[in-house]
Amino acid sequence: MMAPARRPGRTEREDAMTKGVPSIRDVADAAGVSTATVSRALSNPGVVTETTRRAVFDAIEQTGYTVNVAARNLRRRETGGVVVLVPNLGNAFFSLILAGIAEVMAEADLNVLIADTAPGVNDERQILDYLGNHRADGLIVLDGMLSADLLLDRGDPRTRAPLVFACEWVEDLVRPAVTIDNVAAARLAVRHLVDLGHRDIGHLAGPPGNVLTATRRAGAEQCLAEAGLDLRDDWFIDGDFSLRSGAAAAERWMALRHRPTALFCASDQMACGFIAALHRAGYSVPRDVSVVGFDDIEFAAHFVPPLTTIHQPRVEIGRTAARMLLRRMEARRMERPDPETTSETLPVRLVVRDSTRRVSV
Amino acid sequence: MMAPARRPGRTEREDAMTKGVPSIRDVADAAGVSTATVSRALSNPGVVTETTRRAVFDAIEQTGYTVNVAARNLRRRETGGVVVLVPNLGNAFFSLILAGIAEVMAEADLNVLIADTAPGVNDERQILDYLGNHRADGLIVLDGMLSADLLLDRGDPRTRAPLVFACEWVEDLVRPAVTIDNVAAARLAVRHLVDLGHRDIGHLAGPPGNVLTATRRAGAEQCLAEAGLDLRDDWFIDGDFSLRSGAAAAERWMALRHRPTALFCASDQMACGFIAALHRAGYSVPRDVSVVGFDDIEFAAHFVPPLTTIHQPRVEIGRTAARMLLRRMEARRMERPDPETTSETLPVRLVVRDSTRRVSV
DNA sequence: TCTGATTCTGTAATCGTTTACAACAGGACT
DNA sequence: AGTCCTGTTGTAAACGATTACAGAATCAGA
Repeated sequence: MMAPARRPGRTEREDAMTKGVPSIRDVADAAGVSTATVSRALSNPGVVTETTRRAVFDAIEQTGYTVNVAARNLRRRETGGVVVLVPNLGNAFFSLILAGIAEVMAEADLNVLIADTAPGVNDERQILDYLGNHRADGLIVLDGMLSADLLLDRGDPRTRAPLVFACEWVEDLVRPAVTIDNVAAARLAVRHLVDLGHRDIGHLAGPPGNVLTATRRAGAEQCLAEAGLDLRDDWFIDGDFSLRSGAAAAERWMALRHRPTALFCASDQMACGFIAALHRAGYSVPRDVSVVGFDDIEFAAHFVPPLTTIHQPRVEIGRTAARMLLRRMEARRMERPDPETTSETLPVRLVVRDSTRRVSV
Repeated sequence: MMAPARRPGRTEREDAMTKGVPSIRDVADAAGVSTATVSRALSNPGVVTETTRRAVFDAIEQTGYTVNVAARNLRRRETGGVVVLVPNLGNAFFSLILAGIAEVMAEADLNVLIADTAPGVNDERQILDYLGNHRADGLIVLDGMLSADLLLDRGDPRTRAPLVFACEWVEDLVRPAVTIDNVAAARLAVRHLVDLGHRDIGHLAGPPGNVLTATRRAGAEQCLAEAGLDLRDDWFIDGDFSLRSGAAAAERWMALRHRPTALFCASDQMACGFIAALHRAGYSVPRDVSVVGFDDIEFAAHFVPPLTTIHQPRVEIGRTAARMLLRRMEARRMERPDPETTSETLPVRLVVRDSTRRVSV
């Protein structure tokens, strides 16, 4: 061992060091081994001798070598990254989910690419580009409004990057998802209002067509029906999860002749927007109307009044989705059948704060 | 032209099509040209004949070819992406800045990698890995708390990826930055309070050591001094930009024997946390104390009461930083000297809402 | 017809890894 | 001594694009 083995092209390693980034070749020369051995010492340390390994790591230290990911990815036929499709980066709800994903992916040494699917910021071409499996080894989709066609029509099924949904999902597409039980969660929220004696309960829903909108509304209606309560059409208001749409809903509420005494909102942002707009018009929550939110974003605990809401474990949703995707990617690498088409449902809980109160008789 | 020029390895193009992703080779075969021509048709359409170009694009359409970015990046010696270092993904303030960056970068066909520098999610090794110029062609840093050493000690200056700061910056490091004039902005806020007749004005600051904390505090102190007002030490409270630290500040305020009648907060989140905590204790804003925030996040307009604050053009900050980085990257590619070490300052404005009021005499 | 310029295209080297395969050394066993 | 492992290393061929260079084709002008 320790044969000099000079690189044919360059005569001096010093020379190699002065220009450009050091490559595996430079490390090999410095350690007196072949590039293959360096590669092995890095990716599979068990197979090289203790002494060799030490020599290689010393050489790496000395040269300041870092692996060229483009070359590695090319050779390994993978990209070393996953992309996350987010409906709207501007929505604070997603930040902690992304944090959870980023945390797990960083452990696995995978890049996380975040793409906003909001119209305008990425057009369909861009999204398709991400889906073509040159950009990513896997995909986490947080946007249930993407068309199933878009998600399906991409390359050969065998070469297609695995996909998992989180939070939202696309109905027509059978793919594993990490979600909460939205129906049960909505029932929890409405049940709370019923228990407080409310009989006139409205619902501020998400955007039409969204799965969360549908499931949460269904849960609310079920619970209402069980309590033998009316489902008044004019008490169901369409929103879009945003603060602004909550404010718009307040206008609707105020215009009502017969107003519900309680409102279940499909997102905290809408609940806050609703409360703030009401407040500006001189109404007060929970005095004039009780409000339940959904998500338990940070602001919920720090609103005026603090918001009663459904807590979603956002970081954990992100982590779980990431781990699930990792398993599917691993299976594909090993050419094993997909380990799971089964989804995972995370528990939610009702957090009672001050935006709801017993109905005054 | 139109010579068959079969690929030596495979005999039938059909064969190539059935397995794996189509490569530039498959396109070349389908179009009856060489791979070089396909590459040229793609990256420099001007130099190939109209007919050839059409043949190539037809073949691309037909084969469903998409360029393998790993191969391209390896050959071009670039990565096709930029990374953004965010202090805390969980903080909603950054979402719109990221959206602005993503928008501009998408136009330039560059990936945006987002890395959270919060302790725990990415350790120093990870961050260094991003900085080594194998992961990214450029860097946008939103975190002013990173040590200058960390940012400096990476590889050869000539091969180092260009960096621009946005919002925050590191004092010791001479790098272009996209910022607002924090001193002037703070003066604007305090001036507003002074104009309303307040003479007892406190400041809820950011985390110690942060540049924003320092500059905003300096602006506040300047304005106070000009108005001939006391700068009481116990009216300056340390925070960390979060809702929680705003709530903590409320405890401090309530414990004060002599309380300021107005508080200038270095972030909207702290302002909201402060107001909410006060409200829970039976105090009311602006009745008991006027509050000015900073940032104008979405919630500011939808809080109870709507928050008087300093508006930051967040999307525009992101866009500007992205464009600036693009220029520096371009210059480096062309081996031109860096076009700018000069920073850019974006305008802010005071948005008066309902959390401040004229002091009652 | 010949020369030279111009335009287009093909050949082949190259980017920096990984990994199948072969080679080799050393030890255990017959 | 010969055979067969086992463990470690080197050789060289990929991976899929880009691009310097050279060659072919076309045309103008003499």
